[in-house]
Amino acid sequence: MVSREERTEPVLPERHRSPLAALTRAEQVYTQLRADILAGRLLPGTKLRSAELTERYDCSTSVVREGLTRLAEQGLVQAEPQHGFHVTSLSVDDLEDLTTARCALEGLVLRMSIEHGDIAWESSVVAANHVLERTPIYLDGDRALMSEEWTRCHGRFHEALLAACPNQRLRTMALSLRDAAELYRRWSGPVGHDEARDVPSEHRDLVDAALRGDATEAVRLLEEHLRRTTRALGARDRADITG
Amino acid sequence: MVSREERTEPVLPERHRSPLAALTRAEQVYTQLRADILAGRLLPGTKLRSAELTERYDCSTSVVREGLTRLAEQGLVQAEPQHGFHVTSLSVDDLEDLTTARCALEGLVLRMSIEHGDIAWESSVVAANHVLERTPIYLDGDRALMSEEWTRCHGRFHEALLAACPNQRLRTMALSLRDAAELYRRWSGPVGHDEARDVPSEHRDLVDAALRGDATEAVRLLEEHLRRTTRALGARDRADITG
DNA sequence: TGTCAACAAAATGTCGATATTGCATAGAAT
DNA sequence: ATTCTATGCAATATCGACATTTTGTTGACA
Repeated sequence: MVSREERTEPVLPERHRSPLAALTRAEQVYTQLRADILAGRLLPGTKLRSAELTERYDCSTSVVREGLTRLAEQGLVQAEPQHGFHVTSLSVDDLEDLTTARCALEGLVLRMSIEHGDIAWESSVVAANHVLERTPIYLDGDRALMSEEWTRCHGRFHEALLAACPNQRLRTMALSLRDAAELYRRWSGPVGHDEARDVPSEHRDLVDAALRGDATEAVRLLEEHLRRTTRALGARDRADITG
Repeated sequence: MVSREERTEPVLPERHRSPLAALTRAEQVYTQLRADILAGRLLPGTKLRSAELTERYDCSTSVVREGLTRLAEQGLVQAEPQHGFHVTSLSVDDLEDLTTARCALEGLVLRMSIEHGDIAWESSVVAANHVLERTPIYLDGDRALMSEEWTRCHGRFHEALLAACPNQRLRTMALSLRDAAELYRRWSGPVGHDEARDVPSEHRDLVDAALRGDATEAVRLLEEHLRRTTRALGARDRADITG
């Protein structure tokens, strides 16, 4: 059999390697798969044949299946027994459901975060927003392609806002909803662009309200922020936008 | 190789069998495993060795692993790479976290359910409560053993309350938190019993408020209902109660 | 006595082969 | 022509073997 080392970097001697570095192949493939879906490299609705994926990720069917199973549990992919897996499709109805859920849950978590946030949290929010403001949204002048980098910074900014919520579970759930929405944002960016919108200023107002400790206002702003993205896409096309 | 039919009932000819009945082995084992954990047949903290489980469920390591992976994603079991799986342990801190999350989320979902519920929903709530009231809580006079049947009815009652919430995602998340709490309820029932408590009357008040359309009061009652169970266990033992 | 290394045993993770199922095409029967 | 059945193909599900890692034990050495 082919040694596993052949597909990874040469491995350090046993005792020099941190236990955390010993990533399982299943873990790696799961992470990659998730990233590929979230980044739009695997489009919504795509059938995920295990044979193709074993080749793509250079591993056996078992580890592919494990990754798919985990993602299915999260709702990022759909699993139908005896029919395999496919990337969860997008629909306007689902987007509206998702947005409602996010407004409710993320709003709640934001409120808790503001109420419990200390100085360190405040500064990390300011820092995250600063980085975000200095990162260009679009790769080109035509505003056709959103930059990966901006997407990442945007995610980190919102994550920072929620970070002070002391409740692990609620925070995790809110973040998982953000991930689900990431798929939609990838579509709404280039196509359903709202010209009248000034996203950086939305973020700034949000930061201001948060630092002021005005949770109610911050939550209001967050909900508006979330709903605008939804409207931008929803107005454009009422039909299914399954990929 | 051993034919798969040997371990299940003889299978009907193809066309007489509903497609839904064609349960995958992985599905069966996952369901069983989940039930065994939720019912306390696999105690919190228990190490889940694949070799033992393959024997217990009469299947290969793959399907056991798939089930464990799914449960890990739900938080019912813990997965540590290279160290296998174990049933998630219980702790008072975690219970408090969980209760807070449930009060917030389940309260929210209940509110939405009440606001959107129609006659059919109302009647199903009344029905579920009726069944619950006629089901004895304890198997014996000593109140040492809670009946499986009551647990099931209790779950169905609360599920019925939430059923009219139009938001699929929020409802699902609320229910998954209920499942997580089920483990704790199994312990708090026999041991941390609150003598001053009249659970059926708590339920009745909840139903009354819900049918009256008084969402705010219903949510208040629900939160109190949830917190009482927490207190019953938390007061009894501040240390870890890992099984 | 305590530490460390080598070794043995047990458990986890990964693999590729095989069994099983679903689907499409084609042929037979009514 | 339509329906039913048979057959082959493609994809999924399951298995058990094997590789890898962790853990426990023993014995040398300070």
